[in-house]
Amino acid sequence: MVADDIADAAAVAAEPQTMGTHSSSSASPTDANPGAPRIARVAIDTPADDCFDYLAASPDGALAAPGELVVVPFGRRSAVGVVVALTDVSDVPEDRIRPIAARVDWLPPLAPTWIALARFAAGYYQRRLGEVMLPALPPSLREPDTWARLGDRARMVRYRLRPGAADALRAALPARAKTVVALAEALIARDARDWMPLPVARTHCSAAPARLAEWEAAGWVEASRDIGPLLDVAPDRPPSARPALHAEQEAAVAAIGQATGYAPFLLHGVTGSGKTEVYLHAMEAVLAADSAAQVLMLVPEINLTPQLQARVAARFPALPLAVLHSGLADQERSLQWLAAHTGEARIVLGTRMAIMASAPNLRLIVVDEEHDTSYKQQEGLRYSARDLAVWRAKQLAIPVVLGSATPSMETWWRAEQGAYRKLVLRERAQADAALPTVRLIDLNMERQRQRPMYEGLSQPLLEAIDARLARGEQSLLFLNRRGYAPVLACDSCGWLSGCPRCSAYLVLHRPERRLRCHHCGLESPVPHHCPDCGNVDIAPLGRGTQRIEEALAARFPQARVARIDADSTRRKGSAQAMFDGVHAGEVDILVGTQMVAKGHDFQRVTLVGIVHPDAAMFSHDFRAAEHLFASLMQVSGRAGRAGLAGEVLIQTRYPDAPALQALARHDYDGFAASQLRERRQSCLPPFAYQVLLTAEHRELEHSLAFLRAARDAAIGCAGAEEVQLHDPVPMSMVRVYNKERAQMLVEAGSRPLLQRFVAGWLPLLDDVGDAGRGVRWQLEIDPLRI
DNA sequence: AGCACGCCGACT
DNA sequence: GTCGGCGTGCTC
Repeated sequence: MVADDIADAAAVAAEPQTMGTHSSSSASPTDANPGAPRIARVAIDTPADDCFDYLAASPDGALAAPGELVVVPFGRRSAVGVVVALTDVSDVPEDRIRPIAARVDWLPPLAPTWIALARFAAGYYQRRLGEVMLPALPPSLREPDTWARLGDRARMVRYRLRPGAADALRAALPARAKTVVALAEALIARDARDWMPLPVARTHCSAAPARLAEWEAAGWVEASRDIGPLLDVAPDRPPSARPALHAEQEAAVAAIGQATGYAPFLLHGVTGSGKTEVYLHAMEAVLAADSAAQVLMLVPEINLTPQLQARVAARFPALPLAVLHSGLADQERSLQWLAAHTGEARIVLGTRMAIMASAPNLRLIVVDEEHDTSYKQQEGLRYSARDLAVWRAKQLAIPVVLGSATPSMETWWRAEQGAYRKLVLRERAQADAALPTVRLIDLNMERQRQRPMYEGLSQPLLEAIDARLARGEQSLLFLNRRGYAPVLACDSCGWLSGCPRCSAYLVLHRPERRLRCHHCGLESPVPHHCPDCGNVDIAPLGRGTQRIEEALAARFPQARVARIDADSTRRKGSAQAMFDGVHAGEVDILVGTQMVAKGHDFQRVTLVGIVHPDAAMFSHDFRAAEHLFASLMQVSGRAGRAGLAGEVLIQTRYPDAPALQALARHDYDGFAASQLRERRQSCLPPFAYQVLLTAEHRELEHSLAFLRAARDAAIGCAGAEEVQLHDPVPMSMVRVYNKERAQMLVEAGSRPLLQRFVAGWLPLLDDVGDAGRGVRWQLEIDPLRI
């Protein structure tokens, strides 16, 4: 059985989209009809259809071109669209074709390769072309009202002296206006080819805009209104030192550097083995080889961008670096996007959204921590940025580097088969940093030996923290559960703090004195007595990071305890400040969720305590073990980095769990092999391909009924006999926000087969939807959590 | 998806 | 009499 990329699904997936009603999207010159009006095929963000035809002549007199952004009348409103193609023929009756209302005349058109990328994503993830294209554009470009403002910002006005105009300009200067004279002399002093940006002109003379406008009118200076430059560079700053690479890093960099055409790599290296240094060297080679080359680097999370941005900028001070993530203000994000689109940005660094960035000279893609689930968009178009990265690399015939200490099973299996070239970093980059020792604390034994836990913390863990405090080293406690306690319970009647809207408990947040639902956001004050029986003995059950923080502060009063989780870092910039505090040694014990596991190298942390990994043991998700292993491996990597021996202590009632055993042996390969064996036996990804149909309604029965109807509708579909439609079942978290949810899994042994089936099945679901009134449904390709 | 039109129930 | 419920149909 062969694990294929989504790249191998391209032919099948793209077919229905391009060959639908609009079959002549790439009209060849031979069938051009010279007398007919030019027609622009425009993609609009609507599920109604992929493209709509308009007269291409725009009110400004120009003909809209493929890749341009336009405003078109759409029904009774107007909409922004992307011109996908020009043609002379249309299936739509001539009298119904309306003209384009406006176009962005200052924006270079989106490249055909970008349109092809969007077309592939639309076909593969079963969405309309416009539903993929428009959300991929930055906010200020999706909104015609902000086009002008963005254009003004992006096209910085610059001036230069016209050749031979110096004397005329000098003669016209008012002798007493010193600043005006200074401005003129500065212009004259510059080489006639050297443009002076308006902000520079302003430093000479506050009235620069008015003066320059006059001089332009007089013909002494000329103005340029091209886009950019948008990004700051520091060409005089020397690049940061390039650390010497160890042999494995050298080999990896060389392999990537020697690659020609499409070349997918898996860079497999434990935390601290120097993957980032390999990325930077590989990027350097690509950027040096071609003065226009662009590289795209993806990171899983916003929190990781500031650090990495600083590191990349320090290494390439002379190269424009664009950053793309959802934390940027609309206009800023749009400017960064434009810098990538015009080719000005040589390096584009961003989160998953950056995979859809327009970058006309893309020569290398890096996906850091490729296994990270953040690469999968969880709403809207549910794409996998990592998978699209591989497709895009294949499309452009360039290398793509997927890096991870714990590759996803999908990626690992492809590497095992030789579809991806495996590059391995076994040693840690800092010569004195050994792998931490990992010890399992068997909580069953602890109980047998009558060594009581203290607030969920076992004796060995407490002793280990004590030892770190004595030595002035830091400890990191990992618990993937926010809040004080996951539920509040009544001692006498058994009442539990359930969410009225969800099948989940309200989590106690003690510092905020609130109960909160982590699923629907409902908040309520903490009750003083049981709402059912009035008993005042209601107690928090279980432990979250807040409670651990409190317990540690009580147990180690001399220690400085800090907590980093989504709650403690709500304010913008506070996460960075807290991390800085830890780095500066202002913290002795750090408690945190997943947030602390990623990216940050804590040089003085020598103990990592994993408080409660056991929740994952009960998950029905077949990927639970994989994800547990990856996240524990990642936190473990925080221990012992700068010549200090690291220790990882894992508290568990299941010391025999394969993920924990493998972790104790630092044995990713063995763990992956056993996972793949199980997956193969059970016909699960990467040995099968999945699509998940989910439905929600106020009543579960309606959701299930819709799914049953959907299953019945599949019977006549092409390829239905090749796929397996499982029974509709309630989702494990049935109720969220007063909606009861159910799902149906569809599987097949081959991606193209599944694609072909879904392409035929999806259109029928609209009619099924009519039967199940009020049912909201969604089809997810390659679902991550089932 | 929006956004209209259209055709029946409870309000000034 | 009309305000508004959401069923139905369309967008080049």
